[in-house]
Amino acid sequence: MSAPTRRIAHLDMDAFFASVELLRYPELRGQAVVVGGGHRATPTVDENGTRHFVRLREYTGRGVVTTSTYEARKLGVFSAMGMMKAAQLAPDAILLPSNFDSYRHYSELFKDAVASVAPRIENRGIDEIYIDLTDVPGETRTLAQRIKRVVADATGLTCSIAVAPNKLLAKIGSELDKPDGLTILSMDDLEPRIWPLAAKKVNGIGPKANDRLAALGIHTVGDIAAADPAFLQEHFGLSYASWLTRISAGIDEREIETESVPRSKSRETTFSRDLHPRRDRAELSERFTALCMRLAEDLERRNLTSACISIKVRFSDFHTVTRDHTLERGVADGASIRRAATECLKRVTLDRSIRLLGVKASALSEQSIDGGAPKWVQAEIQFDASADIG
DNA sequence: AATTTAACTCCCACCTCC
DNA sequence: GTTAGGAGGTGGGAGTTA
Repeated sequence: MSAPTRRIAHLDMDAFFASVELLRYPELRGQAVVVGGGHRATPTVDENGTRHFVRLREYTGRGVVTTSTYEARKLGVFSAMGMMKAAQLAPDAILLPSNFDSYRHYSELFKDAVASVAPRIENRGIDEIYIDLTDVPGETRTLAQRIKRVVADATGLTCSIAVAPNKLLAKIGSELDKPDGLTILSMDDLEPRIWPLAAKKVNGIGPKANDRLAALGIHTVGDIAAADPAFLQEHFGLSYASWLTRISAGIDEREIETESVPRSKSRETTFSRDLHPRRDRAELSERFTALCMRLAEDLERRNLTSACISIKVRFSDFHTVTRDHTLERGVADGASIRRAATECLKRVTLDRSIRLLGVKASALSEQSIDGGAPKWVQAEIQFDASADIG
């Protein structure tokens, strides 16, 4: 007997960060609003209690757009776009700083609301989830409507949902009717509704793969389905080619993962101006230490230790290098992290200005109850003179 | 004894996603 | 003067081990 057709939903909150901001600033509803840019985008309140918002044209810096309202998207402003470029397209758009604590709060609210209808949920970041509706009683459309209702009641926000036989199709489907959408897809919809879509609509085909496909004359999902698997294998290797062929046939057997353990923790920062390894050595060292200390806090808060510390250095030309250092036993304190990260840094030639510095902890383990280094080692933090910027 | 080879791990760049 | 920050994953090359 074959397995019954599953009912997998994908739920995506509509312009999530921007919509949360509109709850706080309802007078901005209907306007082009862009979230991003840090504290300089904070609105001010004058003596009459009137709020004054920052316009995009007033922004200077290296940030990117985190998200934007649909009105701003109409002007061509999308997530991950450089802020300066966005300012050229929509100089009058309102700019707001991102407020992650608030987004996390609303994220919890909407996920709890969904869980009251269907408990088997997979987290995919702050604003989207997969939901397994297979064993939830009720008609598919009714269930989806009920979920949209409880989310709206709990948060005041709209979302878009698709229900399909698998994650692949559910994820594609939730984009088809945004915002406030409800889409139901079956395998019969593959040819008429999925094959005409651009290949890059598939979760897993990013800009690079899309360009390589386009160079071979493959533009849509249907083009992938029509391609000879042997031809795909020649250009993409067996593993990726097989995956492409399967997804183009709408096949995806991945299960809903209701729990996950963190694989890595990292902290990175882009400087407001590029820092030179020699001229700005003191500042670099200070920022480097701060990253290690913040990473240590993250690990300690979750009671994790790390046996592999990595660094990331991005130079002014955007060229990026990483280095790892594997440790004999897990660490979580700032001093040990900094020591390991310094070992990594010694292996990088530092002769150009640096744009970004990052520190990552992987090979994570749960800290034993009494294990780990005692608190006093933190006093040991010192600036190792042997490292270039240490 | 020297050489070949498969399997595994580590390191690193790169890709993708939100 | 594009290009954040945090995460997961893949695959090739180098080195090690059996």
